[in-house]
Amino acid sequence: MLLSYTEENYLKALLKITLSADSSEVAASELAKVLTVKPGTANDMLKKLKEKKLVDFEKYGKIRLTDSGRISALQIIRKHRLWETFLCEKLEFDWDEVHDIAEQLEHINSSKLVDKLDKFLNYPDFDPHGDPIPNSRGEIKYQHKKTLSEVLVGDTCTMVAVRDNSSAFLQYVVKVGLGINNEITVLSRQDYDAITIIEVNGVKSSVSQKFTDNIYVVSNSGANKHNCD
Amino acid sequence: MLLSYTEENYLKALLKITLSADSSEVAASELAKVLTVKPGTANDMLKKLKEKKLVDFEKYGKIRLTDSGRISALQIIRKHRLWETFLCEKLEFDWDEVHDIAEQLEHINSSKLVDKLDKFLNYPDFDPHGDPIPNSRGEIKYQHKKTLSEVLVGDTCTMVAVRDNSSAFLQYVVKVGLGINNEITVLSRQDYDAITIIEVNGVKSSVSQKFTDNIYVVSNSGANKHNCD
DNA sequence: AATAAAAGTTAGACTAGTCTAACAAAATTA
DNA sequence: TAATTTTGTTAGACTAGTCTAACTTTTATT
Repeated sequence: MLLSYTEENYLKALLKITLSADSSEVAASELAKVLTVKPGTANDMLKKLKEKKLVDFEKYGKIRLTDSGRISALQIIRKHRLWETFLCEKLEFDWDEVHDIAEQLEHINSSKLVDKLDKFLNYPDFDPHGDPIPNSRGEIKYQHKKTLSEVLVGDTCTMVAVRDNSSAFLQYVVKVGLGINNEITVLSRQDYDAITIIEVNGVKSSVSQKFTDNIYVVSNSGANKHNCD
Repeated sequence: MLLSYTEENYLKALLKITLSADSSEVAASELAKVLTVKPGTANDMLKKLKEKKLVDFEKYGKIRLTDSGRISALQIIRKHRLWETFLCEKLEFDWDEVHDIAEQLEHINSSKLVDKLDKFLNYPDFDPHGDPIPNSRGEIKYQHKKTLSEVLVGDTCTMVAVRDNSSAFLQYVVKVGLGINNEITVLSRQDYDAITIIEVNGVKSSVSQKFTDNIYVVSNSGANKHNCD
């Protein structure tokens, strides 16, 4: 189905919300907040998307993507993440610069282009931020990841993704000497405010809960290091 | 200056027209025809572009790009042609498939992206159709080219570009065994209807005036084979 | 259960870009 | 030069996406 730029953004936002919370139902207010539009604006668009059978909801009820809405949204996220990968790997952009450009590129309409780009990048499973890239059938490789906040003091883990893709956060991550696939050891954690001291490549840093909440890791418990499924 | 998708298309069309005819003045009717909009629609947009000092014209008069309008238009054409080059050279698209995708990609807004793409492609001077790619300062490498129609019977020349970028024409060009940088010998030309027999890589073909009008070549007269300036 | 707060809906208005159709000016041609 | 055709302009209307502001429904609090 042919979707407008705006319709695509609504679908993408809905899928992102359902993926991060793990409920398939979304509140209209949350959607409006994510898209930074007024509730009434979102309401109009939701009616239109319902009309097109891309979402479903009752009056005053929660919203969920239909199967076809979900498929469309997955394709948009696929494009976004493939372009981010392209920008970092081929054009040598820093990982904090690619999001805004990919927001534009994700709306380019050509399935042949997406597939050729995928091939050119050698069918990557994850983007530069560690987010999974849906394949051409919309399938996603899941990682059994947790946040750095959940890692116990004394344990060592490997960073696999970030939860916040904002430039400000990503630059801070780099400043702490951290990147995807780096090993992190949690040296201590303050009871009162959860300030955590971590060690990365021999360098110690003191970081806030806000920071550790936004770093995804997998445990380094013995042999089975990471992503199954 | 921040331009809308539509404004960019108007500027690009104006520049394309002024480049192909070699006058810097464009009739509103021609612009409307190229953009396939109604005269009144073009008129509204022209007023807006005049307001923004991107074009200039008097009531009922011809339109010309201002310097800043021309600079914007050159950047759009630069992007279009760089993306076409990328699609052909890196993603292995055929030259007849890239135009429509590049029409979308040319509106992606990031000067850093354009420059990095340019570098990635090793600063190409010409796109897959032989059209010159403006550099980051908007400068164009001109070729002293002529159409195949102008080549005298018995002469040999080298194809450097096509004038018609339509998929239909490009596929026909391939079918005749022709491509950029191929040598063409004009074996004969009918006086009555200008049907021309050409030879390319030992293969003879009979082509119409419409065809030869749309092939750009440079003469193979002795040593100084082609593009100066 | 009553009230207050939060969330969702609706109506009316605005902008950008398009259209149609009536009109005005310029260019062509006879 | 007068008539005709072509070209350009204008006014009024439509659509998509947004807003504000009034209103309704649902949820939470007391």
